This record gives sequence, structure tokens and C-alpha cells, in this order.
Amino acid sequence: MSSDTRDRILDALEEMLLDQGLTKVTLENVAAKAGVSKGGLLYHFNTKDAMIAAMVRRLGERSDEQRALAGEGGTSVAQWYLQPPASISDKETALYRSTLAVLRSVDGNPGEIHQAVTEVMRLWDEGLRAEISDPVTAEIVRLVGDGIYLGALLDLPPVDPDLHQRVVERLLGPDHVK
Amino acid sequence: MSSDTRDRILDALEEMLLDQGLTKVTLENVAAKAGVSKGGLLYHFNTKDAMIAAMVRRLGERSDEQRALAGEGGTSVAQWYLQPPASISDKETALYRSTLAVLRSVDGNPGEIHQAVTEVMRLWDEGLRAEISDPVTAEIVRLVGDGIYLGALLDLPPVDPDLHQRVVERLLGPDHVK
DNA sequence: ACCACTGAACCGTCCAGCCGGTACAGCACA
DNA sequence: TGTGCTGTACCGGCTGGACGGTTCAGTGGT
Repeated sequence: MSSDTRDRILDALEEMLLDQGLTKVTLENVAAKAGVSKGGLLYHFNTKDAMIAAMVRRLGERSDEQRALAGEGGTSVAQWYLQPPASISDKETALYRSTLAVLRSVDGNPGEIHQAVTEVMRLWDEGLRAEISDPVTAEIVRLVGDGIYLGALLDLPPVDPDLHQRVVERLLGPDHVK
Repeated sequence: MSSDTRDRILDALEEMLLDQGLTKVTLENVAAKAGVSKGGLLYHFNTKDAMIAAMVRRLGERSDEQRALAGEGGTSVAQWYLQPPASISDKETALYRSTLAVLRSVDGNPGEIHQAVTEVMRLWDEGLRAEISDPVTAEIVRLVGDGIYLGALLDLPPVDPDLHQRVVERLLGPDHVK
């Protein structure tokens, strides 16, 4: 099917971003990792930017789903936003990895990509504000979450899990900790 | 003198990173902005990576100075780390801009650059822990500061200054707010 | 017959790194 | 005082390779 290949290409793109970085992301590399020819890749995405923008839009859709799920009483938005990068290979962690890949693709210059990333971040902010009544706490939670992402973005050594748990407890209260 | 040109090149590199992004950082572009020929640039830095690594090391030195100044009773480390990107063109803001430029230069792959960046971040963490007795608060302050940097890195719209001030107040207490 | 590709050639551009030169300053030796 | 040598700082052209994007003839499944 068509959307199979599309998703496979975007998955390959994310993986390239996560373990090689933006400079290694070339049409040929992504195509090879996706098991597609370069022509096949360009059949689905006319340009490199279009491919990256599609990845960001896919992240946007998945983030919406995750927040909708949180609204229905699953894991809270805040809890998800503060989850440590420790737990890997879960289903939720796929979203975490996608987010990180998208952050890796940003390079300062404006355009469709930058705009889409800004929108994704704004929606998370909105979700946090809707869930946490105190705006100051909401802002702190957002910034702490962003700080965690920066650490992952820079491949900083992981934080002590106990300390992290105490941070979450301090911010959200004991009832929010799993 | 030699170090004049060296610093001019690194300044140009930072400026390129801040308002063009990593992909536009080429030896020729940086050299042109520094008022040097490409050959002249390569005389001072054998490779592009060496140039970037030198920029990170320079940031490391300047960060050390800033923290030493904080130790002598100037602005506290925490206060500096949480300063909003609003106040531009100060002398301290030069360090903020340099930090941001360095973060923009990171691209996932390990090596000298990644190692140097990790070390810079670690030293800030150490400074915060030394200054703030409660480790949980120290960690939150670090993460909030990193979150601010992520926002700047992604060119997200600036935060409401009032809200930011209330965040700082909440984290450090009323006495730490200017 | 059409969709979803493959495979490969090809183009224009960009770019890191290399290399042969140059201008000049200081120093030594006569 | 003049001459030759040496090292520093820098210039700018060149090359070889990579990359984004185009084109196109063909192929296999439905």
C-alpha cells in the first residue's frame, strides 16, 4: 500500500535523525534505510523539506491522539510530558522518539517546518494549561519537560531516576506519580 | 595579533549559527563574515570541527568566569541560569548568545564537540547544586533553565515576562528576584 | 490500464580541505 | 647599513566528492 511506504520512509527519517543527526539525513540515506529507491522516495515526497514537514505533521496528529487519550482519563498530559527517557520501546515512547527526531530536524531558519514545530509545542503548552489550574505550575512543568527534551537532544548523560521521580512528585504532587 | 583574528572568526561563527543555522555555516560564509579569506580561516583552524570545538571551549572558559563571579557575590548562578532571553545586548547576554550558538552547533554525532558541550552543561549543573542546598530544587532549576534554552533554540515565541518572573519567584524565593 | 514503484543516468551547486603563493616582521651576520 | 633567512599570518584558486532534484524507460501486481 502507499501509506505503508510513506510511513516506512518517515520512520526511517526519524531513526536517521535519532542516531545519525541532521547532517547525515540525505535523500539517499533515508531511502536506503526505508528499503526504497531514491526515485521511490521522491515519488511520495517531492522535496526533502516536504518529507520533513510530513514527519512533523505526523507527530502533530499523534500528539493530538495522545492528548485526547489523556483527556479520557488515561495518563495525564503532565505525567506524559515529564516522563523520563529511561523507559524505552513502549508504545508511548514511540511518540517520545518522534518528538525528539522532530526537534533534531530544526535548524533555525523559518519556513513550513519551523512553523509546524512551533504549533506542536504550542498545543502541548495548551494541554498543560488546561490540566493544571495554577499557571505558574503549568509553566514550570512545561519548562521542566522542555529541559528533559534538551538533555535528550544533546545526548546528555541520563538523570538519576530517583531524583527525577522526586522532581515529578514535587511538581505534580504524590498522587500523580505512578 | 593572532588571537584577534581567531576571536573574530569565532564571533562570526556564533553569529552565523544564531541567525542562519548550522546548515548555513560553511567555511566560506564564516570567513566572509569574519573579514578573512577561507585560507586564512583554515590557518587558524585546521578543520571545521576544530573551529566549532574551539568555540565550545571558549564558551567553557567564559562560563567558568561567570560562575567565579557569581561565587564572589554577584548575580547568583541560579539567577543567571533562569534569566529570560528578553534582555539583549548586555555583557552577560553575550554569554547567553554564545551558549545558544553552541547548542545550535550540536548535531547528534559524538566526538570532541559533543564531549565539550556535555562538559559545559555538567559544570553548570555542578554550580547549581553547590548553590542550592535542596537537590530536588536544584534539579528543577536546571531543567527549567534548559527548557528556556530549548525554547530559544527552536525560536519559539517568547514567554510572558510577568509569568516568567513568577516562575523565578516560585523557584528561588522572593529574595532572588531582581 | 493504472498505480507504485525501480534503477540509473545526469545536472548544477555547494563545500571541505589542500596547496602554492605573498606580504611582512624580526633577527643575524657582515 | 644592507642582505639574506625564517616564521607568522593570510590570500585565493582548485579539486574531488557529495547532495538535491530531474528524467525516463521499465516492471510487477491488481
